[in-house]
Amino acid sequence: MSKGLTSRADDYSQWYNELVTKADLAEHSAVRGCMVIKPYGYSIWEKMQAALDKMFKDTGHSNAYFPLFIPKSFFSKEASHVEGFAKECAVVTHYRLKNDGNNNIVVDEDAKLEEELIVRPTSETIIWNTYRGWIESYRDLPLLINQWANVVRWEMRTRLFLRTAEFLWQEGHTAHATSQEAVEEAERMLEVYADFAQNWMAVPVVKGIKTPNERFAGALETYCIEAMMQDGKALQAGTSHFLGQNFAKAFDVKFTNKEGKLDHVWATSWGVSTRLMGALIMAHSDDAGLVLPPKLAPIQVVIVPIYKNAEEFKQIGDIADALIAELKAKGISVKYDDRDTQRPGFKFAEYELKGVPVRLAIGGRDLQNGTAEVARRDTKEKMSVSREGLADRLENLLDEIQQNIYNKALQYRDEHITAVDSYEDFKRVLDEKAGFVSAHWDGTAETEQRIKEETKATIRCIPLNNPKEDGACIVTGKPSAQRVLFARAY
RNA sequence: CGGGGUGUAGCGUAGCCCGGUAUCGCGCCACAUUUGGGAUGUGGAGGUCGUAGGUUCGAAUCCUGCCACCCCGACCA
Repeated sequence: MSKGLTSRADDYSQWYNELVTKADLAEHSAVRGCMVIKPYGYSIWEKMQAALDKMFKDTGHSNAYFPLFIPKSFFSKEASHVEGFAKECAVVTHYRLKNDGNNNIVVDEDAKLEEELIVRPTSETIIWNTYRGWIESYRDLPLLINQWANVVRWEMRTRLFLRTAEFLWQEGHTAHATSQEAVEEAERMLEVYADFAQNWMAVPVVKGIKTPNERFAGALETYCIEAMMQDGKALQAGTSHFLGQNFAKAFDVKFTNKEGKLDHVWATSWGVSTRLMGALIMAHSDDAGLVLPPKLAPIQVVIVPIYKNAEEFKQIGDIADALIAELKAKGISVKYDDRDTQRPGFKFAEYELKGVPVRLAIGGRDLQNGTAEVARRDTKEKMSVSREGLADRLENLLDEIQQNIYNKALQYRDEHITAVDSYEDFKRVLDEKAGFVSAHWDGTAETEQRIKEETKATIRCIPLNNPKEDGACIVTGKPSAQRVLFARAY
């Protein structure tokens, strides 16, 4: 491990790249645009999965698994859907390789697939094609399914976690008897995502709906949660879609309602991906490394012994063992780093880089005084604490850290929502301050497009429960009934 | 996919213009001394110079293709 990290102020994007690799979260693979998620990074993802999965189950959903491959013909059944994804699909055309005689392995042209297969960029089509066979009556509804899977979107420009050609995610796909029920489902899952972001990731989010321009390909309404990173750029952290009857019609999924009439079902889909890892990293971390919220930290407490001889080492080990037992009983994950190959200072730096929320150092002085040194990652504060009741204090401290990093992120976010009333101010705020810019917009795609081309800012969302306020569009001066949130985004 | 840049030991690099088998730092291994914020000394190991061709007596160096990464655009979660 090399010393130091590029500072956020010097080069934010280099800071991010170095942090991801140096903290052992992920690295580039031999395959273009695809990353290897390393054990430490994956264990954070697993904690996210576990929390989300429980939330999905608690809201009545079940997991299932659908194929990686989608027949090309399925894909073209929903017009706007295919248009949205066509440009980034990986396609399987053959099913066999052969030796060309010169010891080169080549594609066997005789093994051409009759129908080409698309590697799923999302699974609506294969799932709705399947649902046709599962749904006959209103009694089969609602159908509430989630799948954890990998998907492929052939991106030209990739960044670890934020945008990779292959990524991991979950996609929920539900079917309902009425439009209203489907809308409620989409809104419910948006709440689940917001709850997860705020209470687990400690990342405050704005809940909103997307403009037609930014909507998911094939959706009637796209709900989203938008987070803000420390460089003032927005990051879409999760989406939930009301799909209307588009996919039901495309795949002919009908049910008999209570009145005995045949109708197409109403659909939703919703997803979050390993992109959340990027959000987590960029929302809290500092120039010394990762800062992880305790609820998602693979290691919540690390204990570093400081000793001068075998006798001290033994005594510290005994204290650590007792403490570990107490902490584990409270469900706190703890690691005792008794490596003799690294000095304490090195370990301190290493665990800071990896974002371990609480570090405990126990040395000779602590043996004398019955204390331990507690250092918290979020504020870098160190304090000498009596070992009496230490486990309880650490339990509280973890909660406090979780709350503190949320508050910090919330404060930053709130300080970076700026209301402007002229296009001039709009551009100035984007360039000088960044963050969300709250402004009036005439509601047209043309104006939205023009702003995007001229400033690189997009409408992140129209916040839910947005206060109505009469005003004039900052570009065209046309009347507007509410402000919307703009930002440059990841 | 367009423009620009980079690729030399695990990591960061010098050498490339002007061709002669590779420099330095960190890390790694061994031993010793160390241990309350990234230890020190001594000794040692580690290289198809991204990759495939070409030019040449000889290529890290010159030429061509390909691959990957970084930055900027278009696209996107």
